[in-house]
Amino acid sequence: MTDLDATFAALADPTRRAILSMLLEDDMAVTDVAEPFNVSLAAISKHLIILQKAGLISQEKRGRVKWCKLEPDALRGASTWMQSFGQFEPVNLDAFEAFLATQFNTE
Amino acid sequence: MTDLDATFAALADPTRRAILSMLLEDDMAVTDVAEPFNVSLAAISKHLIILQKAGLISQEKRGRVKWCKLEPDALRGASTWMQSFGQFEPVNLDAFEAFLATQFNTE
DNA sequence: CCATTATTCAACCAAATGGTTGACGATCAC
DNA sequence: GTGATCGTCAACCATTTGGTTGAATAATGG
Repeated sequence: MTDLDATFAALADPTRRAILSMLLEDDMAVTDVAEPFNVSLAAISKHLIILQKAGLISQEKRGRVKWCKLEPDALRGASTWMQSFGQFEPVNLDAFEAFLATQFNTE
Repeated sequence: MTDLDATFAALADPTRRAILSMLLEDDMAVTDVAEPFNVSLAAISKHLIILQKAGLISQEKRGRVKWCKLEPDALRGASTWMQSFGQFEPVNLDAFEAFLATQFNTE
């Protein structure tokens, strides 16, 4: 599996995209990541491992708590690939605040 | 399946990404799309249907030939989503020429 | 030490994915 | 009309995916 395979596959799942959105706000423990979702902790643990293998997050264990941190740079390769097709403009973070709200619940 | 699900899932397969790269150069018939790949025509036909459902290509039948056309605008939603995380700059098409070559064969 | 909390592992399951082959409906060229 | 070509469909297969539950490991608090 290439980097792009792993990145796009990781992004193809709505639960994983929601997790990334959550981590945009702050680093989180696995249990806290799982809290808003309607699935088992083990399922979320698997999602996090997939995100980590794709490089989209990093996980650091401190004590018994494993902290998850967004690694946005992992999106660079995929972003470059996509930009090449459409020549889209970049988005500023202000506009993203509103977008996040929509994204999180309705998507 | 949401739009973003379909888009990212479609992009997660290297064969489908290669197909999109090919269509960047010109519209193509299904048989011609399939030619460089080492899989059956039926397999490519399925890939094309997935790409079409994701809106990434359109297909128009003229006579017995079905022409496939890239629809880069379908990437806009996904691109916006990704940009939000990394604030990447856009890429210019010149740089992309070299990139395409790498992408196509070594990926 | 003991109970609790945090996380993963293992085994399992149903559904989706990417591939195959062979038959089939169109369309074209003669 | 006949035969070749274009593309999809149907049935099948192996593998992957996203989920479950229950046990296991590890760190913390009292």
